Amino acid sequence: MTRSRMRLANESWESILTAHAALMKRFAAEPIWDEVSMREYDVLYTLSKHEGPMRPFELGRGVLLSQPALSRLVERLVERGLVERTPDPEDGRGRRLGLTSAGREAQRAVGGRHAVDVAHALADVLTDEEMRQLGAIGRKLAGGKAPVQRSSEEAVL
Amino acid sequence: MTRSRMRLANESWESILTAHAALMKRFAAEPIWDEVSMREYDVLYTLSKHEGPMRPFELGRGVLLSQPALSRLVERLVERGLVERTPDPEDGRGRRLGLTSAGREAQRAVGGRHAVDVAHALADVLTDEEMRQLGAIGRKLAGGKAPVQRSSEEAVL
DNA sequence: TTAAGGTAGATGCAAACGCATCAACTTCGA
DNA sequence: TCGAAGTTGATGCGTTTGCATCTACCTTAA
Repeated sequence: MTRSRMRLANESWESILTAHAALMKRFAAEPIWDEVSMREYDVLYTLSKHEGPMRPFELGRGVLLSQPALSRLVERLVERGLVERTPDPEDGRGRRLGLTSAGREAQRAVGGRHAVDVAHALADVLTDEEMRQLGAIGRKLAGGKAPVQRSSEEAVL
Repeated sequence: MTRSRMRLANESWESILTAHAALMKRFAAEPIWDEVSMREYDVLYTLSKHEGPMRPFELGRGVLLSQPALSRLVERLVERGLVERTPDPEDGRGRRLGLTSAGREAQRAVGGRHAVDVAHALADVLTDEEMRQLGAIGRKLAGGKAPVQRSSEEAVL
């Protein structure tokens, strides 16, 4: 990889990190996170997008939390009646997570308001074409291949 | 705003959120965060980019942390000799933050290795043109205008 | 069949976080 | 000029997080 290409990659990553932080702060400041926090909403939203029950480790891939933190966050949501957690009949180790009707309702209520804020934050400064580009780039990055073994030093372990 | 434009904005935001989470997890898994954690590095990096000393509240804009959390994180970095914190002569409330030479060295060491990982994560799946687009979009989003008063309901408060 | 190794999720515990609040200082209008 | 309001950064405190570890279950191969 050329030096300039490496620099380009790092500059664009920094740019997106800065934008991410700025927008997250802006969204967090909105007065819509009373019933569920942003992180809790993230979990409810991910569950709502998923057909049928979801395994905790699948959920973990989409959420920026450690496995124990997610386990406990889910537990709190269960206690609050927003998420249902049952044993997985096909895998004795696993659990199946799903929204309760109260959880679905909470997700829809908060989600509706949040979507308006998101739409303003992006659509007010980006063209349709830019939003399409952003979506396409995001999908490429998220689906990007896993890191590879790079050094023989690690390979021997 | 049309419904389809609102949907486009939300889809692209979700796409970038997913990519952000996936990449952050990938970077976090790299074995380079022994001396400084990712959040600490974020602070060191932001300070390193800044000409001269920096005010904590400026630093806070770029870092996704609450003001008290940042205040304490900085305090830990000061105790570890990576950051220098002195009173601001021009504003009695303020502080001036700067990297010590050890802090600059730590930032460079970790930053060099991290930059390689970042470069691979992006450049392996994006074209130069896409990286340029991402950078431009990020800058537009980060510089985006502050949220406006939207409803008369809030305006009366 | 069974023991070794791998994976999913939960738990103990110290560290870190966010909210509310405070103290110190600056700014601004009367 | 002086008091009220705003801003900056720190601190008390309850909650949440991550790391290490544990249990339970699945998978694989001898």
